[in-house]
Amino acid sequence: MKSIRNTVAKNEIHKLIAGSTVALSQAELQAATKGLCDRVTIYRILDRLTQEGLIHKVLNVDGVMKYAGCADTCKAQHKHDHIHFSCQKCKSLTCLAGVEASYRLPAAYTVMEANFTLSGICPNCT
Amino acid sequence: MKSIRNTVAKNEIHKLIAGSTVALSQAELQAATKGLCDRVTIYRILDRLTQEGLIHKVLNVDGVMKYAGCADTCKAQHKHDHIHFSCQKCKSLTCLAGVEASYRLPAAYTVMEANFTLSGICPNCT
DNA sequence: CAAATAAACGCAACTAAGTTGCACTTACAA
DNA sequence: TTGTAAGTGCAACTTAGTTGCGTTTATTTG
Repeated sequence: MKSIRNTVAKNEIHKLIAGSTVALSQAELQAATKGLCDRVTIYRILDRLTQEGLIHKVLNVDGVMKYAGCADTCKAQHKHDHIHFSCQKCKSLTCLAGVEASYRLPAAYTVMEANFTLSGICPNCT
Repeated sequence: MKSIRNTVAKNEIHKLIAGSTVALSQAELQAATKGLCDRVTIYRILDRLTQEGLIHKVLNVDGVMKYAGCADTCKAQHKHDHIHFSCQKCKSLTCLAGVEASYRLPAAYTVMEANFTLSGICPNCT
């Protein structure tokens, strides 16, 4: 039977992401864990956590993938339509959980995923 | 005095982007121009065209930058808040020029750029 | 029209993100 | 306690994008 194991590295990385107010990249996680495991392993752990629905991916404005914890509402209804904010000064990527974007699309399009990212200056940097 | 020149490669690439209904990547432009110029030159031309306000960048869902022509409205009021649609089947990235997203942000944030991308199935692929 | 010159170019080399294959290790179920 | 599939480390690879530098060329100016 196909199962998913709990490992030290996986728990550590999940804890880091869940405990962070901003989304983290693989590089940031690697720096934070300091040789806990190989960088390839981090990528694989991130893939697994995403599959399990514990975290979700957010593409940063510079094209680098970042990872953020899923709120409880995520698990209930699997939707990630909230807006993300990328600060040009401190480079942080934040999930604005409460803020949703509305739009009216021609019916011919079938939407499966949404990625809304604003960039500018965050409250901490003004 | 600092000036910008018109070159064969630049005109060709601008024409390709302006004449396309979908946004194009450096790789796609290189394939379309077939040895017209070096890939580094394409990157530099894209940078210049962006600076001149003739094209604008759109980050695709896979983290690769794509380029689309600017409509006349772009030049008048420099805003690129329209939604982009990335088709999971044909991999095309389209500017939905008419469709704008609305959102309500906490006042503490200063927005300087917006990147709204939906992905799913486009009209041609349904 | 010719010469000067700064913009544009080609090439090689580099960085950074992410992926793959394979042998080795380990969590955990039986 | 042990078998085994999930997880890991390492090396090598791909792809996007950047940088430095010597050469070419579009355009300006005399």
